[in-house]
Amino acid sequence: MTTVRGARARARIEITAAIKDEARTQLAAEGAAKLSLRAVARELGMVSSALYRYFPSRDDLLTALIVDAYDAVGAAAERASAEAEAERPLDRWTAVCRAVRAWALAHPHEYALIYGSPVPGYTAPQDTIAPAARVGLVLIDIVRGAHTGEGVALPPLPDALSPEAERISTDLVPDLPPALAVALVAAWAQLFGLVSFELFGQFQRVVEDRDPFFTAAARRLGQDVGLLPGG
Amino acid sequence: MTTVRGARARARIEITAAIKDEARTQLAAEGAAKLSLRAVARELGMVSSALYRYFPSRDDLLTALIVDAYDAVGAAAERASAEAEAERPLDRWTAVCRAVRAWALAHPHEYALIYGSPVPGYTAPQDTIAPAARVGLVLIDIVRGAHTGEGVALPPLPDALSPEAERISTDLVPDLPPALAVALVAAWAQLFGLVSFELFGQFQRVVEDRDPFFTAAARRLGQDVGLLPGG
DNA sequence: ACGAAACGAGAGCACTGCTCTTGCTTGCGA
DNA sequence: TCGCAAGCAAGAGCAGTGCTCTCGTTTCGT
Repeated sequence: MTTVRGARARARIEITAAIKDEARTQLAAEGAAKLSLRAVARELGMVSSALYRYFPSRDDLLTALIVDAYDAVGAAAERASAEAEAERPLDRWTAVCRAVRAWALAHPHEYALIYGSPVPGYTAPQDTIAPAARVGLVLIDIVRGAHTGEGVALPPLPDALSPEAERISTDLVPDLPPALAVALVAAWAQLFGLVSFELFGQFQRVVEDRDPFFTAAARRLGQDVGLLPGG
Repeated sequence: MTTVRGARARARIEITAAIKDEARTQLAAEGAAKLSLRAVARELGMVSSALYRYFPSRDDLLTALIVDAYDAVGAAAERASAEAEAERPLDRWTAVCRAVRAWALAHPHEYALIYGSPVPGYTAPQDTIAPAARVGLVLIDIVRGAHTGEGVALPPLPDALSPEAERISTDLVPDLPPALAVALVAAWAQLFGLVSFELFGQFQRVVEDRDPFFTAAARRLGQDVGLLPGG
């Protein structure tokens, strides 16, 4: 049997989920800094030491939440992409960007957990790298689907960038020209720059009506990666 | 006398500076999360309660460090802009972007403090808003200095964005066209998206040779705000 | 020269993450 | 079917945290 072994195993995954749920609740309420293992345990009616049977440390709990958060934004992006499948590539790109922003606004603390300052001197655990790539893959897919041979005139690559551009291209999108690969990675980072600035308060007293602003900026980003307004 | 009143006042500003210095050291070593008032006090040979004569709380100490950090990046950007004053606007823009990135790489924890996740539900103290604007002002200056009437063809503004574009323009750069103002704000946010992604590890296994990549992206950003490669 | 304000030291409170020990319960293998 | 190892919760405890309050001392303006 590959199914659950018994009552004990089932209980374990249920409790693990309950811990993550309660932790997520506290995260949403107070932020990552104030997430307290003892408070989680208290709320769940257990004693703090019992919690260490499920997560070896507070950081491991946080890592689990990080993975879940990456999966959540990734899923939101994938859903948006699927729903806009019939639309023109540039509209689809914009829809995905808007979905990412919407998820971020709905889950600010979880967003901060993954795109804010990571614990410094800390290298991302292996578990996080695959989920972290999901949004990027969605964007890649849209651009790849739209790339019809030699559509757009991309700015020429400076010589110093050529080797790196080749590397990025072969690693990520071997079927697209290197200049596009570079533009894509840059647009990906810039998208989260827009979201982060809005979420982290840098737009206070600068941008008031943020939805149209973001939409226009995201659309522009799409044009930067070769998606044409015409379709 | 408007000068220092006496030994006591002089001592106060010296001790305040010493506290900030030591705090900055700990920040650089371990990150904001592990910055401990008690450890700072210990290192300075005083008792923790004495420290509260200078900063009413840990958050106030952090706020002071935030202001200093904003001033530091701002100063770095201004310096770069001044040094590149003779160059073509696009090169000057790129130089400023590179200076921001260089400062961030040199002071990762301080960068994270200001452009990473701010304590959520938290609104920036009044003291931080002026220093926070410095980098943006430098960028504005370069673009304004380069704007010669009707140089570039900016993409048309969607209707939904027009009112907000007017607002941003009159607030920030009344002498430039609204479409340019919007592009400028977006480029500003996108610049920090690039820096943050590099610093926070999102480029791991994606971009290896980051200097030319960043330079090209920053240059592209400059073109997005109407700076021409030709000069 | 006096009194108020500023200051440093110390004790103490409530809280944190984490460890260790002590028993109870579960469930697998003999 | 039974026994024993593993899984588990509970409690006590340690070292550390931010912050408060009190108590003498020093400094400085009047």
